[in-house]
Amino acid sequence: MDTTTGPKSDPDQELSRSQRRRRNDIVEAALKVFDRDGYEAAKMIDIAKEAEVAKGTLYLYFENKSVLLEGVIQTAILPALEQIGGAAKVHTGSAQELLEHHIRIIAARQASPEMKMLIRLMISAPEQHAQLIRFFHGHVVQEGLELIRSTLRTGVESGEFRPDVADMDPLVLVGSHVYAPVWHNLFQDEGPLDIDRLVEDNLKMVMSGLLVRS
Amino acid sequence: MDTTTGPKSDPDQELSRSQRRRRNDIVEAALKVFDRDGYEAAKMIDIAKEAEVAKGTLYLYFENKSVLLEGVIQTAILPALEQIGGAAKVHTGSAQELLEHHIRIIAARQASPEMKMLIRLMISAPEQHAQLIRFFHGHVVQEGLELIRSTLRTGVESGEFRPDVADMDPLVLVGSHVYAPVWHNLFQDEGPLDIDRLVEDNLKMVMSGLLVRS
Amino acid sequence: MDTTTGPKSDPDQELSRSQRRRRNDIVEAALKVFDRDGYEAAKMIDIAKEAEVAKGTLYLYFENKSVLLEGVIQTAILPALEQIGGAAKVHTGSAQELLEHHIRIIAARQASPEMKMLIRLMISAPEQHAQLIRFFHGHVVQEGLELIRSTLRTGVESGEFRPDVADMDPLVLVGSHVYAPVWHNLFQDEGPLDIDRLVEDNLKMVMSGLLVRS
Amino acid sequence: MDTTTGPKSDPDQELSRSQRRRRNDIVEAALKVFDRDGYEAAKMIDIAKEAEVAKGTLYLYFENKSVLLEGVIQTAILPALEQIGGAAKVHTGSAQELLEHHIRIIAARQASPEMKMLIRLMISAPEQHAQLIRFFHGHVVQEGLELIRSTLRTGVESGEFRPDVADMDPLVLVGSHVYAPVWHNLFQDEGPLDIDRLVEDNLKMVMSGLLVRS
DNA sequence: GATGAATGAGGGTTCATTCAT
DNA sequence: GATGAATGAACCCTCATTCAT
Repeated sequence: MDTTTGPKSDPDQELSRSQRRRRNDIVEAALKVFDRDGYEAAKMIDIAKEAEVAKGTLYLYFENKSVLLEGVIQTAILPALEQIGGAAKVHTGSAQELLEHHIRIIAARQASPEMKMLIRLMISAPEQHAQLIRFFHGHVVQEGLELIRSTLRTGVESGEFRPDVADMDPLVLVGSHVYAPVWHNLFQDEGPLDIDRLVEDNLKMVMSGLLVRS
Repeated sequence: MDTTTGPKSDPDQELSRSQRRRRNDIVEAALKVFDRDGYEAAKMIDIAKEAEVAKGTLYLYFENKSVLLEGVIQTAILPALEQIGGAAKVHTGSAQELLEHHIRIIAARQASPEMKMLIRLMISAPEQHAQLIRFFHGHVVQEGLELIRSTLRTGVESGEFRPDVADMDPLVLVGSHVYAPVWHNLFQDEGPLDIDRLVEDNLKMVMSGLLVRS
Repeated sequence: MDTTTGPKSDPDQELSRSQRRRRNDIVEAALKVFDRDGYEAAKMIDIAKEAEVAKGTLYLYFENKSVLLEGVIQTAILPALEQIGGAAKVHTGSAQELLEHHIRIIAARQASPEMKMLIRLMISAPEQHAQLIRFFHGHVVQEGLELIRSTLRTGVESGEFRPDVADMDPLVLVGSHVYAPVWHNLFQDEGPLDIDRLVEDNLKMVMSGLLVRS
Repeated sequence: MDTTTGPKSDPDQELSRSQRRRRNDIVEAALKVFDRDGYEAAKMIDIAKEAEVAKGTLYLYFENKSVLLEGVIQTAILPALEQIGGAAKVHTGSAQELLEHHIRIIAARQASPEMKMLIRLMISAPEQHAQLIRFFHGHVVQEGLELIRSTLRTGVESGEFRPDVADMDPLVLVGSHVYAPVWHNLFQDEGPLDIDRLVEDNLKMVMSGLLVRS
């Protein structure tokens, strides 16, 4: 006989439909409150109210505040980022086309509200999120940069790109895009970032630079 | 003028030499602790210990924790940023040289530890730092971008730059540099950012793009 | 009689066979957990798990935690004590033999695990167990002491015991035995109590004292 | 400059007069509340009110509830017990006199309110007080029993006591006295224990037993 | 001015109890 | 009847702030 108490007992699979919904409500409420107040200042009672459950209910689904944050990241943030990036691998074409594709993907990924919040959480309390940061660095940042890097090399090999760009730091190609979540966090009130225009301008510069051709 | 009240009464003028020193000790201690722990997690007692004063003394110089943070920003962070940027205005030369100069200045400014901390503080609690963010946006970000923008126009007018870069979003020219403080906050443990190489690669790309010239 | 209500309605009579079994499982589980953790620290969920029922089921049989404790005492503890003492009344013989018999009975009774637990529960929360304590005092302690007292008088009357022991406090005859449950609660880890030897030594002393006979 | 915060920083020596008084107030308040409610049920806020300080003040003097308990034991309970026992070592005389002296000392020690509370605390939560119990067993119980044991041997050697009492378990000589704190915890409402009479009766029995001398 | 002991509001967490299924 | 998810009162502890010395 299963006499375990709550949904916490089997964290991954065996939640009933209504429990999954409840868990999701909590995650979304937490996402909202963490996003609004930051992790430290966020109050469990506010998350509970936002999710329309009692305070104790939060602890049926998440061991404590820190685990709830992990849940938010695992359930709401990382999947959202991966979805965006999913298409990156199925493209073919010239190195220039490929590079353009990658840059567009990366820019789109950075523009998501999840990325905005992820950046905020990680910067707010890096010590407490060391694991998350390592994961993010390895699986989002480095992976994205590596995509650029390999495309640069492909382009050099194919003769499309100048030889000296083979070991260019990929960050210079996407710096303005990875900065987008920071902009969103800080300057949304001062005026939005025109992502599309940024992408086009970035591509223009990346491909041709600024100088007139002699 | 009333001189019977404490050092708080007139923040700029009426401090004795020793009071100014004391105030400075506190600001530096606060800078260190805010940087290490973040604003929310920073404890007043730790700042007091770091400054080698009693807890109550903090409140003789700063009304409360939030005001202390403002003091840190006004006293230690913003001046440091302006110092770096100070040289920006005294340059002459070709548009290309000028642009290179500005980019180098901006990159250097972003690399400073003060910028790292400023970004962290603002992102951690944007609501509480709305004023600061507005100031930062107006006097650091927009000013820097405007510098780039006007140089782009100058270069177009002088025929150095292609005509279509006149309206280019300046952020694409310095995105990887303004991202540096974020990188420092998050990924210092995973490996440093080679700022110098980033600048050179950035300049290379900015000027010439990646494509081989036909 | 109303039979629509649950098993709680009439604690003695109207339980089906399976309900009696269920009730017993709960009482035994509670006994174990109360004994292990103490009343305050004992968790209802642990008792439910131990009894292999759901938490809510506990409340079908016992109104609340306190009533459950009463149930444990009434159902499991007191009967066990009376069983041991049951034989006390059927003895005849010399006062010395009778006294020896009573002391052995009392010693055995005190050595039981139920007594250990009863003492712990009563001492942990005397205010909440005032009724139980009164019952225990009246029906176990005083009854036992009275048995000793009357035997002392019998022995004095019969000339077996010295006259001045007629109104001796009976506790001095069994103090080391009634202390046994305390010892078990506190010092079991430091080494067991040799009850049999204690009884023999006690009897030796009780009968003859320590002094050599002149 | 000493910028440490509170009196906790140097737990043993350097408390000012008023701090010592404050600490003592808290210990006494805690003693009272622990005694009244038991450790688990005792509330920090009640202790604070009893000591007429704010809740936070408790934590200036004691790290947490558990440490406060240790403080109560170290400061109020153990010294009280040792005071009573202090005289035990300075006695000389016949073995009989010595034994009587020791028994009186032990009886007096057990009768103290501190002992009552100590027993309650240890029995209520033995797992959490394992260290205290070991200390108590080693330094109070065994030491007391050893005193009896060695006196018995002395008496046997001197010919005062019968030879067969040399290995007698000392607990049988003082069982009714060490039971006293248990009695006080449980049965104070049902009638007090007449300690003096208990001691006299105990001595009478210990020396001469009950039987008439042939 | 400087100190640091004292304050007490506030937050995270636990767990006895309830009640819809 | 049986279940266990949900509830929310209660409690420990922290720490920004105050104020008597």
